[in-house]
Amino acid sequence: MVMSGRDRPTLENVAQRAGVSRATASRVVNGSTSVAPHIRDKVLSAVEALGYVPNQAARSLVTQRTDSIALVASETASRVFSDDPFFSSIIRGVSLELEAVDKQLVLMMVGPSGPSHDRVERYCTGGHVDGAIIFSMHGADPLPERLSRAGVPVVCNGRLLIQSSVPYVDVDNEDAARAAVRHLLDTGRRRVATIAGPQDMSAGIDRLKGYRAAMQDSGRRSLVAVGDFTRQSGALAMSQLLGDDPQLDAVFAASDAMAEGALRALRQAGRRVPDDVAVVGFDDMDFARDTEPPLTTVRQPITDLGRMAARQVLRMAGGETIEPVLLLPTELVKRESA
Amino acid sequence: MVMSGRDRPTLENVAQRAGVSRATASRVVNGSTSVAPHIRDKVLSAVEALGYVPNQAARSLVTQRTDSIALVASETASRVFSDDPFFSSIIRGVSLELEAVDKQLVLMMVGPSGPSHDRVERYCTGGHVDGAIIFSMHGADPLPERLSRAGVPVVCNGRLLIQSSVPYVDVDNEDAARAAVRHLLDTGRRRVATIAGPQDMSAGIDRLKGYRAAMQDSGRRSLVAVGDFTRQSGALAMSQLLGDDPQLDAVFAASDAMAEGALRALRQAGRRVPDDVAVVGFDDMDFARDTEPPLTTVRQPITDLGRMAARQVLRMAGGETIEPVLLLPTELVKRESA
DNA sequence: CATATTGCAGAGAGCGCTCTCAACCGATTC
DNA sequence: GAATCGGTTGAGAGCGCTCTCTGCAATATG
Repeated sequence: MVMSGRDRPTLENVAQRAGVSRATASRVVNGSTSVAPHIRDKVLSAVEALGYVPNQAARSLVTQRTDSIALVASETASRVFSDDPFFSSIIRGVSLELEAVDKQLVLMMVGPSGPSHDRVERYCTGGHVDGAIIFSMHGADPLPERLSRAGVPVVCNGRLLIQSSVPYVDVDNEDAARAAVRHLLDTGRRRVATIAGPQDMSAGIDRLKGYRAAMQDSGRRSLVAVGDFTRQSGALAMSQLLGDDPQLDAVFAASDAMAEGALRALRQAGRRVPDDVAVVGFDDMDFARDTEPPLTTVRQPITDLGRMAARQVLRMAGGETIEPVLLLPTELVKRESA
Repeated sequence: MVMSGRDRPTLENVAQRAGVSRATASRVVNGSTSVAPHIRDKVLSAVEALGYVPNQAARSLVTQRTDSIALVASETASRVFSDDPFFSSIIRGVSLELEAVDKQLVLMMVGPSGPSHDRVERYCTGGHVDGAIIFSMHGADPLPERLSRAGVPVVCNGRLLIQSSVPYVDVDNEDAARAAVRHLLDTGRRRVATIAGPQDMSAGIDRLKGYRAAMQDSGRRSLVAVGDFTRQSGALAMSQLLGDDPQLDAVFAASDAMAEGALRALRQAGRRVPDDVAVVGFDDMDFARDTEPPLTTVRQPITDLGRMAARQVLRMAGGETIEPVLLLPTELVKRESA
């Protein structure tokens, strides 16, 4: 067992080599101003010479901070392991933000409640992290509220389904969906259907609500099929919709992946897009540019959502109080499918 | 600043409540056998009552272990943030394996060498993790070798480009590609082209090598275009190929994403698949089932690759010596595109 | 019955670091 | 010349935990 950690230099070593006390060495390492320049230099060159790296565990022990943030994701969330890079983008955003302040990202997958749920809860409340970002929650998951109540700074990515004081970062899904549907209506479409997302996730629920609102506004009947954000479910839903109303001339899909599935189903049913049926998606994933035809879709800034969540949780961990809701803007990107 | 950590119970508290010494409480918490049952129970109920969770920092300080493993990914790697869920699958695999032994996963993105590179190196060699899994390396990245030399247990995901003793987990890309191309040849295709992956990544290089070998074996000329594993690059490469040799009757793409791009380009060029041109991909991503036509492809067990990498690094961290190369099997999945 | 052996609990020494507090020192002021 | 005062540095007390070593019964052995 070759433990490299064994012979790592300690602050004590650095201090000795620089001919100062441990306290002073610590000051230099932590950038305190009140150290005489020539002493500072001596310490720094000792650090350099020995290749000293502070021991995080020792530091955490006294500061009571861990300098790491947990990113908790529902393993079952279709978005996490489905076709689209939603997950990756969120991670990238969080990662960028944490990196900037030299914090670590601890990733935790949580299965459908059970042991892994408890594990995450224990870990986070156990003081192993300075805060947690939770995303892709299904149903009325009690985790955010629990952690929050235990005093752990928590920020959710996406509105919570239960009444809760846990702050979150999201886009205005309802409003964005509404705008998308209105676009369809404004361009002369009469029978607009929707492929909704899972109804146990706020993104799914709110986008459907937006669709309903827009339809109601213009006095039209809703036509809904539910998917789970994946391509396959989108294709399936589209077929159902076509069966329910062969006359439909537009469809709003609550995710680009489902929209692509719909495009495929439409093609197989012999409908032309956008001539016979217009299609609008949601997300503006990379691939939306390359579908046939290119997809008109609602762009949401996924990476920024991650960044913001990180920034918020960092602020909470720093003792600030933050606004409970932070909504980022969306934009309807018009391409050829609608 | 509401520091929840402040009033967390310590082992001392547990010991006091159970009427035993700290040492004994520690034994119980760590599952030592040599504790009398009735004492054990007393301690456990104290733990329960107080909601005690061990302080990882304190524990690490003395054990010199951190119980966490770093997963390092090249942020620039196209596979990480491109259309396919490669990244997610690796993470899932690693995560599953670590969870089983209650270790944490610390995710680190590393940009194209520079500050973030140093940061990762410092962090890992600084004893903050018990080991590191590095994947999606571009070019001859020195990071794996450096960490390894510094005594950090390292396992790479994918063969390294430089001569190195760092162990890795991968599939036999060359062999798999060869088999795929041979399938094309065996089914009567004569002019087989390839869309290769990036030539600064082993997966890209080796798959091209396999293609070349198969072509050479049957005395045919190679026709190569290079992509970067993304859809777009696949479509672009396909157009080039079609320009280079309008007579080609098959193409082997080094990733499913590129294969899908190729399918699209082929369709736009008016070629029928598989009638005019046969297409074979690589990966067997979820979406390969849903392309038009469904994609014949080489399946590689991505999640298992992650699992294995985790398992290996854990073994190294445990002091075992492991086999330097671990290859997982691939399988040609025949669907309709070839 | 004395002694060796075993089984289990407690005492106590740190792990490497931060941070408070006291000490010191040259410089300024009365 | 004594008192005061910013500006620095050092000493030392832990942070919460593990682990070795010691101590002490209870049991087995000669």
